[in-house]
Amino acid sequence: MGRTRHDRFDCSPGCAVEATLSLIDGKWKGVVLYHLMSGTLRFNEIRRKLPNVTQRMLTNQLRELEADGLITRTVFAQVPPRVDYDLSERGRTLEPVILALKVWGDANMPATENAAA
Amino acid sequence: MGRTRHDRFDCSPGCAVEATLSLIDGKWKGVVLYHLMSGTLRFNEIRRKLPNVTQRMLTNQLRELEADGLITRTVFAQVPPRVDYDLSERGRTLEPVILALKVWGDANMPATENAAA
DNA sequence: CAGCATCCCATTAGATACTG
DNA sequence: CAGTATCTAATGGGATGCTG
Repeated sequence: MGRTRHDRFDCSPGCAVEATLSLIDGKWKGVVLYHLMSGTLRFNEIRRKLPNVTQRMLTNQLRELEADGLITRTVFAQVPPRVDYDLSERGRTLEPVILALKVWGDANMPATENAAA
Repeated sequence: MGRTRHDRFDCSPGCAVEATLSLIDGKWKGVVLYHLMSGTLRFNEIRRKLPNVTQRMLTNQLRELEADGLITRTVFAQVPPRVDYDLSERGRTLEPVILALKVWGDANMPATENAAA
């Protein structure tokens, strides 16, 4: 499966911006990373936090995040199966970035949440 | 034209993350914003900085950024035409976010740029 | 529970040609 | 110079059904 979008980094110094974006775009990666910042989550726990994601998409996004080394996937040989997802070390270094995105969104998105009262 | 991706914000608090991402993803928006942080640019100046973008895509991305209130578009009634693009005030508030993306990319993307020496 | 496989539609993005 | 228009290829993403 392709690296979502942003495949070609043919921009001069702004390159790094797109390079980072390429890891966290993809419709659900950002939120997944955000939720994992709070700790380990199992597949269906993540799913429950993202009401409109399909298993297929979630699986894809998780696999890509894993392939990019941002999360770890731990499979327990049990029945029923259990799979834990965590931020990897590399993923943890992204925390400031994710937070920056969240802070800005909270502060500057009028539609996201009524900041009234 | 559709809001690139990330249309449905149906995640609990992580919403804001996706909301912000929705404004800066779109394959070129991040870099465009980044380059505009250095000052006013005309259409072809931006194009030159993004060797692989097509006019169509660039126009789209610029229009979306404008619609989202992140950049301003100033048309000069001249022949030949001249159009200036600048970050808007709202766009300027995104600077820390864009910088966070760039800083992380520079530091953590092995392929992006050899950080040697 | 945590997936994988398949089918199919919608959107994105590239190429190319034309215009005020 | 700074676009617009059209046509098409590629990808993304939803729905559904099956499995260890």
